[in-house]
Amino acid sequence: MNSIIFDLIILDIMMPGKTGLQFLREIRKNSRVPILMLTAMSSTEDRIDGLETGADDYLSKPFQPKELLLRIKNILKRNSYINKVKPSLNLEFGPFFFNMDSLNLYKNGLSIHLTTSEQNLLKCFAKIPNKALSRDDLNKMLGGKMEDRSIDVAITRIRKKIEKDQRFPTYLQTIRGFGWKLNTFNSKEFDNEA
Amino acid sequence: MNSIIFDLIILDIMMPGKTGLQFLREIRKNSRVPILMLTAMSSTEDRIDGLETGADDYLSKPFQPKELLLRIKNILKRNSYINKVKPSLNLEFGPFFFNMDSLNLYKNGLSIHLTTSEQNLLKCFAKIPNKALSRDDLNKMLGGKMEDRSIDVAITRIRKKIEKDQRFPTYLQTIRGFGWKLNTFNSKEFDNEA
DNA sequence: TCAAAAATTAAGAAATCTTTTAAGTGATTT
DNA sequence: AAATCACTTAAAAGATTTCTTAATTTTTGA
Repeated sequence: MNSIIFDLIILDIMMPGKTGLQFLREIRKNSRVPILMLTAMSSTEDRIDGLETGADDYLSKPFQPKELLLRIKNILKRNSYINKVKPSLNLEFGPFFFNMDSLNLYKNGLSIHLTTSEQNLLKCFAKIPNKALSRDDLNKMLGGKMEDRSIDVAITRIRKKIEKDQRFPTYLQTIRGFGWKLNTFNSKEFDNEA
Repeated sequence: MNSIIFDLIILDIMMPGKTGLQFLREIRKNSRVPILMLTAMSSTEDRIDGLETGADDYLSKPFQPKELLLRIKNILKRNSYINKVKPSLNLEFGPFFFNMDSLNLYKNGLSIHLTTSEQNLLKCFAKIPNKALSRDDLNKMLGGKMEDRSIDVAITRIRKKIEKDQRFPTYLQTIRGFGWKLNTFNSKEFDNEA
């Protein structure tokens, strides 16, 4: 709901007491996000505390900027499943975010369920955004499955999920006599409500 | 994956240029988290910029601490569906987090799919953690549905999802001759891997 | 205004997912 | 070692979700 995606968190413990560690624990309840702890204290005790609570690495102040960068690099490399994976092609339109690998759709960060045929259809449009595709185009792209009315119905269902008013589609628009296209522009006016 | 849940974000724009607004936009791509912007600038221009980009409110420095609190309160009240909802009872065990209202299970913040019977069963245990329940107890708690072997199979399936080695369950343990119990202790050794 | 195209709806078919049943394996206690 | 209890697996039955089809309504452009 209110979540934000981070690649890495640098947690600076300047607060007295255990507040920083508590915050760390709090984060770890819900997330595995890589965390680098920064602290003025350098006793081994604290170091172990930080690592055991779930920090990925630890750096005492003062430090060389170079060392900070080095450690960041190391953490990111360690969590390298993120890096190994080929960069996924995503499409953003308005408040929506469509991941072309997982075929997952998000609206303001919230996942929106799509059935497989909805996913496949949306992928066709996402591959060639802002270009109109005919029923035949879609049918071919989907390997001969899905024809005419089935496509119509799926379009309707997708619109119900992404359009503010499905009667006047902003994103998945009709090109009369030809087919449809997915608009990635003029998203501004819908940014916060759609 | 790497997401963290926030109730509210206070975004202090001390950076020159538009960096703060860019960050705000970046957040809004994925999240609806309430945001209060703090800034040294006080021109109306900037104010509008901030609100249009998606901040929930805006406060110019310097300000009275009281005013900050007041605005925070207002934002949270506005997003009040969060407050109206009765606080949900959750159960944490090891890296797991079970929400007793939604019956959703999370492992390190990642959702784990449960079927309804798995959810119901887990709820029974979560209601009375660390207490052993017999087949009859469970059957009664579930209103007469689910008996004997069905419960066994569901237990097996839950274990596949939450136990590191289902042969030696750490969380959903067998009490021979009686039933099972859900352990919320000795989760430490599994904290970062399970 | 009329005809064609597109959208919508509902119902049935198909596919997928979940639960139960049944049968067999493995473990523990006496 | 035998008996009981627990676990696992696979298949059948059941439930739910998704997709297609067909009929109807709405919209559009000539």
